[in-house]
Amino acid sequence: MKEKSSKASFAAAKRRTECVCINLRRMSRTVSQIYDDALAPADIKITQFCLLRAIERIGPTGVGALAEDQELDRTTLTRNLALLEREGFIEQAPGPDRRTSLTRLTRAGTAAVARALPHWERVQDELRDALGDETLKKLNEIQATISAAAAGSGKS
Amino acid sequence: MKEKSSKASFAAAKRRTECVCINLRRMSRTVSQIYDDALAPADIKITQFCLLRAIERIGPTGVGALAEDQELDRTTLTRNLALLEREGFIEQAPGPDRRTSLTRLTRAGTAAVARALPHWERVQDELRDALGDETLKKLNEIQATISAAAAGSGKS
DNA sequence: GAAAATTAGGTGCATATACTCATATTATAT
DNA sequence: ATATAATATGAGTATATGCACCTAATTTTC
Repeated sequence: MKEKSSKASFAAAKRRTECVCINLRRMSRTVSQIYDDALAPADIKITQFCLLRAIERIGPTGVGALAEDQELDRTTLTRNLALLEREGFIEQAPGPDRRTSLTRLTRAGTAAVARALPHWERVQDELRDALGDETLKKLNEIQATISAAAAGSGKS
Repeated sequence: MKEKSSKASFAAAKRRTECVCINLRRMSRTVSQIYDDALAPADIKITQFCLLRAIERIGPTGVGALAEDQELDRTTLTRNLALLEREGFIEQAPGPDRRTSLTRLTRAGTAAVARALPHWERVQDELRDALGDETLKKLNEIQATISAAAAGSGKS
């Protein structure tokens, strides 16, 4: 159990801690596939499911506000919404402003969420079993910290 | 400090634990932008930097083996490599097999990694400061668990 | 040794993501 | 009232990602 040197141990520990970013990207990819597989019977992707749920939660909303809520680039959201509209899951209503139109769920959209929900709950529970409840909470905390840090430094 | 009921508390806790997948995707997006911003002076993206480093680490390799190492879809990797080749950072050498050609770094690729490395180390340290060393280790553990779980269930 | 199975890889298509630039609308300052 | 600033959004372009399908080369079977 002897160590070569404390310097070497430190270097080894640092090496084991790989790039945080690629680590997160890898987890994101892997877990996205797990969720997409689980939602496949409901014929919807996890990204779209969560986007529909967000719109359902916050009610009719403009693109900018929704993008801020999701911490997603506004122009990315525009294209994601276009797909959901093509599927008939959302529709545009006139907003308080001629610049803005409000996005809201259609009946088909509400139905799609309801249809996919049991599948989502199942895979979410499976992941909870695999990782542990504390780990899931920890992930939420880390996410909040990262968002706060990014919001603090980035925007003007 | 009274609770309405243990049932309600449980539901509230469950609600606070949002979709793990979207949580990870959000972190992945946010952190990727932090790293991309940090690497911008070196004119390279974090995805490409880490891919170059992986090739540097494991030496000349075929697409399939590299994809497995990165836990990245093989066809995704093909296109990511095409961009790096276009930039002159990697090149193809004949493999042991007429089906396979080995990818390796060029001098320009090695130089690009060296040029970006200090920027990467800086942002990595900043994130370590913001999140704490224990959290970074925890993230690595979670990543390993997720990969193991996905490998265990998915592949045949 | 030839047919069949396996292995290695690429292409077409689709979604997800973000940056830059352009446009239209509203609010503000004078 | 008008020029200007601020706001809200979309379109063009580019990278990242994965699935279904296809081709070529090698290995295995008989």
